[in-house]
Amino acid sequence: MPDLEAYFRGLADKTRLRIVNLLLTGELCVCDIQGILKVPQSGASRHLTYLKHAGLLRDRRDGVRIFYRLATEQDPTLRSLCEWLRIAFRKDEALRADLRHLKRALKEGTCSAPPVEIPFRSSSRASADSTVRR
Amino acid sequence: MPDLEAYFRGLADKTRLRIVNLLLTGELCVCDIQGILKVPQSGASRHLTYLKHAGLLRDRRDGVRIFYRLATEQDPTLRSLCEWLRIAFRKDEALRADLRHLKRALKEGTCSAPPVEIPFRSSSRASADSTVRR
DNA sequence: AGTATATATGCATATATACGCATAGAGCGT
DNA sequence: ACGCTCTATGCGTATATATGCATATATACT
Repeated sequence: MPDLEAYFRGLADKTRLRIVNLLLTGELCVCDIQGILKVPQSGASRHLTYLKHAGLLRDRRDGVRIFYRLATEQDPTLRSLCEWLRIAFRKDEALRADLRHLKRALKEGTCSAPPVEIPFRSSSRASADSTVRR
Repeated sequence: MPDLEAYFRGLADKTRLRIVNLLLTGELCVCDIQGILKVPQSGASRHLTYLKHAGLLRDRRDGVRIFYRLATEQDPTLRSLCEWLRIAFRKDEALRADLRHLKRALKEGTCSAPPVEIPFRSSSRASADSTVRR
C-alpha cells in the first residue's frame, strides 16, 4: 500500500530531511520547525504539506497551531524506514546540530514564543515540559 | 559521507525504483534493464547515469556493454538501505513481476539477444549461465 | 576501413519543484 | 467586531527532471 516513490520524493530534499529528523523525536508545530531550522514560514509550511501528501506525515490541529508527526501509526513500512533514518541521521553532523537546537528550544518552550504563553504542550513533549518550571 | 538527499532523489522515481529492484539481485547491463523493463534505451541509460551520480550505483565496462551494480561495497549506509529496500519491494506486486521477468531473461541469456551471441557473461551471473546448456 | 551492437548524449518539450514575498484564512482572546 | 498569532496559499521566477527521437561514441569483429 505505501507508495515508496512518494516517500522518497518526500525525502529527496535537504530541508525536508531536516524536518523529518526533528519529527523523529516527536510531534512539532510549524513555528517550532520554522524557528529551529531558521527557514521562512511559507517554506516550512509548504514542505510539511508536501511531506503530508507524500504520506510521511499526519497533522493535528490544536487551537491556532497545527502539529505534524510522522505517519508511522498504521504503517509498518514507514516505521521501519524511520528506524533506518534515525540511524543514518546520526552520522550527519548538521542534523545532529538541528537536534541540539531542538532540545534547547524544547527547554525554552519552543515556538519562539514566550513559554508562559504556551501552557499546553503535546503529549510527546510532556516529559520535557514537566521538567521545566515556570 | 553518503549523501542521503542524493540517495533519495535517486530513488524518487518509479522507473529508477524498478531498476534498483533488479540490481538488488546482481549486476546488469543497460540492455538487460531496457529489455526487462520495456523502456526505451535512452531512458534506461539516463536513469542509470542518474543513479550513478547519486552515488547509488557503480559501473564497469565489459567490452561493448556497461554493467551497473549497487555501490554497496564501501558504503555500509547504502548496504543497510538496500536491505530495507529488499524487504519493502517484496510488498510491491509490480516489482515482483519485474523480478520474475528478470529470472526468465537470465535463463534465456538476457540482453534480449540470442544467447549464442553472448558467450561471455559477467561473474555475477556465472552460476545462472553455467546451468544453461546451449 | 567497414559493419554491427551497446551506450551515451544533444535537443525540444512538458512537468514538477523550490523559494520568497505578500496576502488570505483560521482560531483565540478582548 | 477587532486585532493578533499561526498557517496556508497565490504569484512570479529559476531550476530540475522526465521523455522520446535522432545521432554521436565506443568497442568488437571481419
